[in-house]
Amino acid sequence: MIEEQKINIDPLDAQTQVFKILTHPARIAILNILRDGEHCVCHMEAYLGLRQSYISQQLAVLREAGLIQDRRDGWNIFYRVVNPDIYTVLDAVQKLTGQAVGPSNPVASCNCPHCMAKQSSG
Amino acid sequence: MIEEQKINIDPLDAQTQVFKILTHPARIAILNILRDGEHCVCHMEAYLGLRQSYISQQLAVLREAGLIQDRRDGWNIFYRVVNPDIYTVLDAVQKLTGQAVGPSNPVASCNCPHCMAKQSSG
DNA sequence: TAATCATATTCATGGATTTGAATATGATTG
DNA sequence: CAATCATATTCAAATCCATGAATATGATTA
Repeated sequence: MIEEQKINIDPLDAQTQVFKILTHPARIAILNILRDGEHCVCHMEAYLGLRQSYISQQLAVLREAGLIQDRRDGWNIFYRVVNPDIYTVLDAVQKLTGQAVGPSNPVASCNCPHCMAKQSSG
Repeated sequence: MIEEQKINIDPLDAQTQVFKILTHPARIAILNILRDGEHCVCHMEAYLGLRQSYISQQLAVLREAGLIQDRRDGWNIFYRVVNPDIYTVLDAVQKLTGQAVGPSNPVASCNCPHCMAKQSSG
């Protein structure tokens, strides 16, 4: 009776995989940063106030899970979300918990082309 | 620069808490069983083919997280989902992964009043 | 090709999670 | 109150995960 597994739990693994990725404040914070398009690693560093290597670790997790993609532009590497459906998940949990997380440090910027452009024009 | 934590990661904890609960095939399977209303533990046992004490362990996790509630009716204890918003989260991930999980063993039944009623009437 | 820049990887350790096995609880019936 | 039923809890071992520290990579510039 115990050996006879009635339900095939395996199809759920793809789902638990995603949840596992999201079980991490820094990774959720990174995804939230990427809501408005691609950003470089140094930007996240300035924004989150976390060590570079630590952010890279979390980016690697997100990347290997297929949730984000990177693109090199000169010195910087820009990350973007692959499938915006991930935000449906995040939004659903925000609604469930009533814990919306606004932009934490909108003025933070780095020396990447994106931020430099914003600084000179704004 | 490293000591100065720019973002307050704490608000994200409520969200990661929920994700942590969902990082578990059996717990997701249980929640899916409860989609159509309350069910007793023996029903889940028959449905999932997992040991009773194991299911109780997972029910305890879900219960302590405030996601489900129990109600005793005679010998049986019936569980139900507290806030159906949890299914918005599950549905979002199902869409993201393309992994829909249908009813695995719809004929499974136990001796609880609910299942007995279905058997005699159907 | 050496220096520099942004970013990535590796590794070790402490801490958390999973899960099987055994046992406990508490309502119900006789 | 003893037996029985459905369900819950405890505990320990194995495994998994988070994170700091150190170091590596690989494009770019001089």
